[in-house]
Amino acid sequence: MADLDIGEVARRSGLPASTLRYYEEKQLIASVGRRGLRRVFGAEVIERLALIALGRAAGFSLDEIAGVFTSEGPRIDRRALSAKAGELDETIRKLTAMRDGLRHAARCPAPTHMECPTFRRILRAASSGALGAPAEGKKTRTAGPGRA
Amino acid sequence: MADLDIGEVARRSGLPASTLRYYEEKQLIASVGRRGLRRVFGAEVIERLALIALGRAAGFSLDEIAGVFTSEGPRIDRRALSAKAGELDETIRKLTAMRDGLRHAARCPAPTHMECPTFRRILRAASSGALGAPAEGKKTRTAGPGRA
DNA sequence: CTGCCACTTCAAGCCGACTTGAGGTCAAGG
DNA sequence: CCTTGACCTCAAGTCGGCTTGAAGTGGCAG
Repeated sequence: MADLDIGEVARRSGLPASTLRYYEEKQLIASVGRRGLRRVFGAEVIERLALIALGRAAGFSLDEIAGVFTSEGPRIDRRALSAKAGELDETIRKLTAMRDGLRHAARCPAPTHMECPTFRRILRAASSGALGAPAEGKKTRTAGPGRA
Repeated sequence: MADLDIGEVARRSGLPASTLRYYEEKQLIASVGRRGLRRVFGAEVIERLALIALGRAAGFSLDEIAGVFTSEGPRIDRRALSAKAGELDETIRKLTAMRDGLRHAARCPAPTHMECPTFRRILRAASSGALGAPAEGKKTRTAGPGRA
């Protein structure tokens, strides 16, 4: 029962088979062999996919994640984690400022936002680039057929 | 002096001319006319670009931002702002959880992360999709042929 | 008047992470 | 034995937000 075909892995991971093939192509996962044409995966691929999902959620690109699996067993670089945590902190800071600004703008009584000092302040921050680029944008796609 | 050519707008806004043309094409900004072939912008375009930058930083797509400018003068929809603020809250929540998880993983003493209960908990959260997708990813562009 | 060069247009390219479609293979159930 | 349909491959498409390149134009300093 340690052998899973791609459909089974798809079911268990919540990822479409096309994504699994794509991940294999990108060396993020590997099949243990083939049965005829068909890929056969070992059960451990499930945990690996979870790790990949984690990395993605943390903001690592697929290439960065692939690097984590370099040699044998996921060798997770603690410094990379700290660095990423730091980046997240920065992002959180910006998003928080943004959110507060939006909240203010939403209930600000000034007839037009341009007359509101707070709004103008955020505006300046935005145009100076201090607020970085879109940090969200997510479409919560893949809306995992919730195997939640 | 209210008339700016595209190069001047680029200088003042920090955006490349190509982006300004693109924004005009997408109806996010408009020139007040032409001098020969060349676009002539009114000074108010600068404030509008700031507004656009703000919207982008808040996570609105260009199309959404274009909607804000529908009729006359930026008519900002307070409900949209609140909604966006709510989205940001959710994003911040996830990122914060993620950051804490990363921090823990970075200093967790378990020989391999798989033996750490905290790590496994985050892992489950990630694979269940509860952590949404990459919320960061920005490239702090400036990366351009630096005309900064 | 001339040359320069900032401007113009339009089409195509790029990045990341996948998805989609056409056309093919093959293991197992009826 | 034959059908079925889950799997396969490879190429191309998608989405957002721009950038890049080729080819052309024309305002203005000298």
